[in-house]
Amino acid sequence: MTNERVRTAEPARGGGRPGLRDVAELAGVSHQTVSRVFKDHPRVSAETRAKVLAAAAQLDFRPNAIARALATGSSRTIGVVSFDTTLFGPASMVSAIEGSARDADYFVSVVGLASPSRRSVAEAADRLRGQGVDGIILIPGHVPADQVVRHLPPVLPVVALAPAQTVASAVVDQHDGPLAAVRHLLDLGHTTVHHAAGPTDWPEARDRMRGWRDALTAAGAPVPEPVPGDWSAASGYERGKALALDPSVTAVFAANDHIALGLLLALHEAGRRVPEEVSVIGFDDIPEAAFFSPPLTTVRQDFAALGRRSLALLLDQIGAVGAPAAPAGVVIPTELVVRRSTAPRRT
Amino acid sequence: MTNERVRTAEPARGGGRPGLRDVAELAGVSHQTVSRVFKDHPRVSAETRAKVLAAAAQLDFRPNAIARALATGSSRTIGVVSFDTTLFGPASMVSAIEGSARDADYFVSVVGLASPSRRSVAEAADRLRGQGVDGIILIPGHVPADQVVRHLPPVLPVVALAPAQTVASAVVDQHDGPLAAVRHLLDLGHTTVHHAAGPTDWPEARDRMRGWRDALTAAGAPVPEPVPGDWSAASGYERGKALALDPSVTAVFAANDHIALGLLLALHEAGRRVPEEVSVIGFDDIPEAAFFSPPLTTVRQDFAALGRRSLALLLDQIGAVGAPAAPAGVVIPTELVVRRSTAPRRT
DNA sequence: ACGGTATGAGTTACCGGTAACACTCACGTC
DNA sequence: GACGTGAGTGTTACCGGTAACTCATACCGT
Repeated sequence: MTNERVRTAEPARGGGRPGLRDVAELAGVSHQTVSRVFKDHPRVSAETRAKVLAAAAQLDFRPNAIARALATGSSRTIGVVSFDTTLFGPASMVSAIEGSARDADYFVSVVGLASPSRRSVAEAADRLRGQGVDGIILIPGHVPADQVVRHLPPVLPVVALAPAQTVASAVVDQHDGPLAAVRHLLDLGHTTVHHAAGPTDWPEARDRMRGWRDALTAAGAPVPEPVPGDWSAASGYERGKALALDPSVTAVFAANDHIALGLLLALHEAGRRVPEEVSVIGFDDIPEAAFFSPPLTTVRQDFAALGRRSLALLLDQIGAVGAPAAPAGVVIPTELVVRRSTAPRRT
Repeated sequence: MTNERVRTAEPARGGGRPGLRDVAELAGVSHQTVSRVFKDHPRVSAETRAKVLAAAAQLDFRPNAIARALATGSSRTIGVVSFDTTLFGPASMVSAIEGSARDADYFVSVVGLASPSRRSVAEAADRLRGQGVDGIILIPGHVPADQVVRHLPPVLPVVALAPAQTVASAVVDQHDGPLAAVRHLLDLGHTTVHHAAGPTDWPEARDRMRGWRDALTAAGAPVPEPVPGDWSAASGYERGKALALDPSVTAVFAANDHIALGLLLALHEAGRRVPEEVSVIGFDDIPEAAFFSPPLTTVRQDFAALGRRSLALLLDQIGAVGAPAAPAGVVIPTELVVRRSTAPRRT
């Protein structure tokens, strides 16, 4: 072994970053006083505070968040477990969560999912717990949040960005939006509206389908068989090819904008003009939607609001002292954005 | 004051989560031995290890990562400072970083930018430093990474996902891709290629423009004035409207796919067919690009590879003992993806 | 039989903060 | 003048791990 120990016999605490005690020594006070200054404790004289701050500045002292976390039991970090953060929805929510967290002086630790399974979500949450986060926000995709939460200690604050009974949750209204979308098409004179659905193991997909169906039945319109598929543009494209062959199809409600994009391409290739011959409506309002050909009429989900609200909910729980109140549920409304992919039915 | 102190006089350490010492007591060993078991220290007999693990399981003991971080000086957390994580590029990189980090048993703490300014990046990096991260990955947008790094302590491992001299960096080749794109169009018989550029204060935008220009001059083709704008589809749309009016425009290279999307819409609205009359080529290959109308020929950037490589670079630095080696630079190649928005020039 | 060494485990100190409590004054009150 | 009070500060212990060092024992070769 070569002697690689460089740790010289310094006058105590020489090498590393300065600590509370170094500042204290320099300022001629106790380390506790320095601690008080950095906690904004009221009972510190202005004079002392100034001395301490001067010493701290001179040493470029920065309080060690980890030591603080150990002593206080709070890491001021919240964990986010998310489904594919590459997608616009999750990415927007995570981004909004982080932004709000930053404003509240919290950090955000993100853990992605190895697979969209219950096990994977539970594992991710567990890792986060081990890391000492003060709370967790779940963006579980189609994994039922309630089941995941069962494996977590009940004292850990959790918010789900998905429907849930046993934990606080923030969700977008999945019923009124589809309703408005279908009504919009019906109002334009379409006798019915077809539905390119999302994967039926997703609650969102089921809710949107229900909204679509309710609007149709409420208007006494026939309810065509929904066309199943996944959330992708590729799936929308495949379904669009089939839909394009059916001349009776004049209006389609897609379960999200990506499906709508695929639809648009298939319709375009089949020579069926949008919106003149077929109206298409999406869901989400991704930033690109306004520049589809034609610009897509769609139902806007405010992902950012969702993220912000979920964080607020979580911080409430973290701040709450006593018994965990009944799980709060926030529902965010949607907004129909009419652009140019919908038009009156040609008579 | 009502007596809210519920802290009952328990047999020592009653309330909170079990610690090393609780496990030790139950297993009849010293706390250090328990620590050894959880560190996978080799010098623990199989028998003792089993006893400890049994006790730990019984107590549902989980080592406290914060205490460990304080003792070891390493939090096994890396920080990511990123430009708008709502965008596909940054989102993909962060996601890939997190995935790789997870495999290496690291956590990722993401901090977004309040504004895309040098100050903001430096502040974010500073916050992360205060939180005790083991290293930082910078996705600084157009903010020069080198300048940000100057304010950071030289011992902190940093990797920039942007061109940089003074720190390790991982970037996509921004020259060959545009070159290939333009060559592709020239090979199709176009006499020249117009360029809907990105914002010129971005290095990427400048490099892509340079690649475009180089390809043109190398082929002896005339170099039209590049059309400036930002990265958005809206900007692409505006420029597309102008380009559509000029019948001499038969091929356009857009600095990214969003611009191309806007271009496509404007061209479509002006009645100029793509690719029959005008070829359009993008950059990035966002997932939607394959379903644009028509599917977009574009230059693929492998954001995920970028993220993975940057993390590998960072872990190398964290693992490296002695002097910081010369900053490594990784360049990831691009790939031209030919779809249907490009076609031979009509003669 | 004896020193040398590897193995397995324990003891004590320490990481850098915070919390609880003790202490010293200055001040106001009766 | 004794005493209660509150502001400002210091002392000591503790959060839950790890590191360094110590120690007892077993095994080895000679």
